[in-house]
Amino acid sequence: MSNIREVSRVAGVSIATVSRALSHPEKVSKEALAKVNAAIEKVKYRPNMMARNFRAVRAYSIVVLVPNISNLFFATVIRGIEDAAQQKGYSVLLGDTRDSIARERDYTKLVETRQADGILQLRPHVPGESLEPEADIPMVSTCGCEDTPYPSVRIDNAGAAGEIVQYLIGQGHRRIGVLAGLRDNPHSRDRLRGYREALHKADIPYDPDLLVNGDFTMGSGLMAASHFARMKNRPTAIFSMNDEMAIGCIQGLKSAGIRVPEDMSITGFDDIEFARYSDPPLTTVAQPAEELGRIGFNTLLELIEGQELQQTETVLPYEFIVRKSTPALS
Amino acid sequence: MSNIREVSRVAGVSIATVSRALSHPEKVSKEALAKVNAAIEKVKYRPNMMARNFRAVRAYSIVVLVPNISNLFFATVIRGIEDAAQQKGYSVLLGDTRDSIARERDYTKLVETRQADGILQLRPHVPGESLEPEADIPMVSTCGCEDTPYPSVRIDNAGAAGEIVQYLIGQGHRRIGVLAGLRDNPHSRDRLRGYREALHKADIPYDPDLLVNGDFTMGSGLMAASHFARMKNRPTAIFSMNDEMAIGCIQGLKSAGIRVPEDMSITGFDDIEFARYSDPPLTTVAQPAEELGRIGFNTLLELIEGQELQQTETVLPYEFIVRKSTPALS
DNA sequence: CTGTTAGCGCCTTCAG
DNA sequence: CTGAAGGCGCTAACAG
Repeated sequence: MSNIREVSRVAGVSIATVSRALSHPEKVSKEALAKVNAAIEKVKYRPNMMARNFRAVRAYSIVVLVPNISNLFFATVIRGIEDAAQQKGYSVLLGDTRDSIARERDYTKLVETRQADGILQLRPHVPGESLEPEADIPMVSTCGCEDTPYPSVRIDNAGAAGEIVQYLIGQGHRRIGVLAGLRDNPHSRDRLRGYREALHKADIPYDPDLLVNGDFTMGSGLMAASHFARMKNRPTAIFSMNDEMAIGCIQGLKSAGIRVPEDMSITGFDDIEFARYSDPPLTTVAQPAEELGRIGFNTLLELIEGQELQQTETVLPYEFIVRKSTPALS
Repeated sequence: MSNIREVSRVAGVSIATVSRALSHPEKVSKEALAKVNAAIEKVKYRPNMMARNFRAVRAYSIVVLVPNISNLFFATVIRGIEDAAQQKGYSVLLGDTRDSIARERDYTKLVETRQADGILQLRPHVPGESLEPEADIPMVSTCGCEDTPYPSVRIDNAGAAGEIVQYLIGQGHRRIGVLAGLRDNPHSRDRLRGYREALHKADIPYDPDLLVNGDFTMGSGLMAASHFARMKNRPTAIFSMNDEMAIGCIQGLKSAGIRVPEDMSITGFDDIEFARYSDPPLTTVAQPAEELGRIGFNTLLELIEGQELQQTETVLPYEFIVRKSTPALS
């Protein structure tokens, strides 16, 4: 708990010299430097970053707003964020909001009160839903959706969904169920558009009865399964909007006596690690989760440092992955 | 970006009065309070917490050191930490160390330089392995092991492991494989002791050939499966030291033509959400993950505030959960 | 109840 | 190359 003054005293130089020895060693004579370093060693001095940052008017930390950190996809995005942040000397403050706007607002205060320099938002932007981006708060959306009114990094959700559905059609399916997220969720919206476009291209009419809304949890996938199982005119394949719901759905279908994939194909979205360990392994779309985090952070950093952004919307490539949950329809 | 001085000017009172109006409103006259609040409103004043904390010599944040945030069990513990921290007005700095001691040390610096007030360590303590607890850094271990040389919150790993194995023995198994973590991992050590004690009680000799070391990932569970599958004298049940390895192992066994649980029973550890969605659903031990996080944080807070700890080791109850992966041996 | 004053630890001119 | 001095935004004595 020693401070710069104590170091200067022990070293027999001024405070300014100690400060310079730390920040601009080349501007200090060899002898002075040696004395300072010896003194630092002796009194176990560590500069107080709070004081330093306080002057710099920079906290060197950012807040990550995430609806649920127990969601594996989010956790992986956060790894990427954290990795990029550490490289740039920034810390990551975790804001697990549990889908509460009130909590989001609490975390926003950290920026307003200068405990953090900006916000990385993992929840997709919903127009009316408060916490509109404010001019003076640097904020970037990552793994979000189209029409985000502030800088964002994402994949082409509609395109990816379309590719999946097109593939299912190619495997011989005509009745394809959709396991979506909540009705107003932007990811649901974008991916549903991709689904409908793919059907349209194949001249398959859109049947709203085939749509079930979940909430991106395995539990909701399980519930959805019983719905599909009870249908008079069952789909032969299900396009689930994330892997967790797909996994829950598989269990539900199996326990209803429906074999997967023999009686019903199913696809996921995200490619979390469990996707390849489910039975059957899931055909899915891999989002570049860590990359979304890394690029999201770097974009936010540009914003914080007041640079001009080259692009306010970055769209990263996804990868379509075929596994055993979607054999050709015989 | 206005400061307290501007507020005092607009309100026509002194800086001290503004400060008091914020921290001790009861010590300020109604009229002054009203003027101050109006001025705050008018100039959109938000106190600069960096300055405030700087004086308070407290960062009001802690660092969570976690080997891998993409591990669902850890993610859940972190939820608990974050929840408790938010209630007490603390922020959580994420330290995903990716099993690197160097990274851990980097994060330790945040405390030394006063950007954080303490450390919550999720990695179990390994004696020689550097980053020994230092006297002046408040540090608490959560979800760790026995013999942690600083305050800790955990479950009785050996007891839980013993209970699982005892149950398997009760189901009729005599040859029980162990899918452990890395050899020197403290969790492996404690849980293996429980396994051996349970065997001993049932007069079953310990056979080291039945032990396979993984690294707590699904991938390592998959590898282990091929080992078990190739054994001349296969076990009839496998005690896996976490759910991920169990899930990976199940897939490996199945693809080797071994049916689970008909040909081989298997158990997990932790009760991550996927445990109930695996096929078959896993018999496992539920750790009170969020509670471990919450109590871990509160313990750390006591340490930070310099209170005397009532107990330096808190052992929380676990719950043994039977699912379909362990039918009675016929 | 209110205002004045003195720092917290550090960095950065500005003279020497 | 070095030292003295001022100030970042805020709080906490201390007088009035």
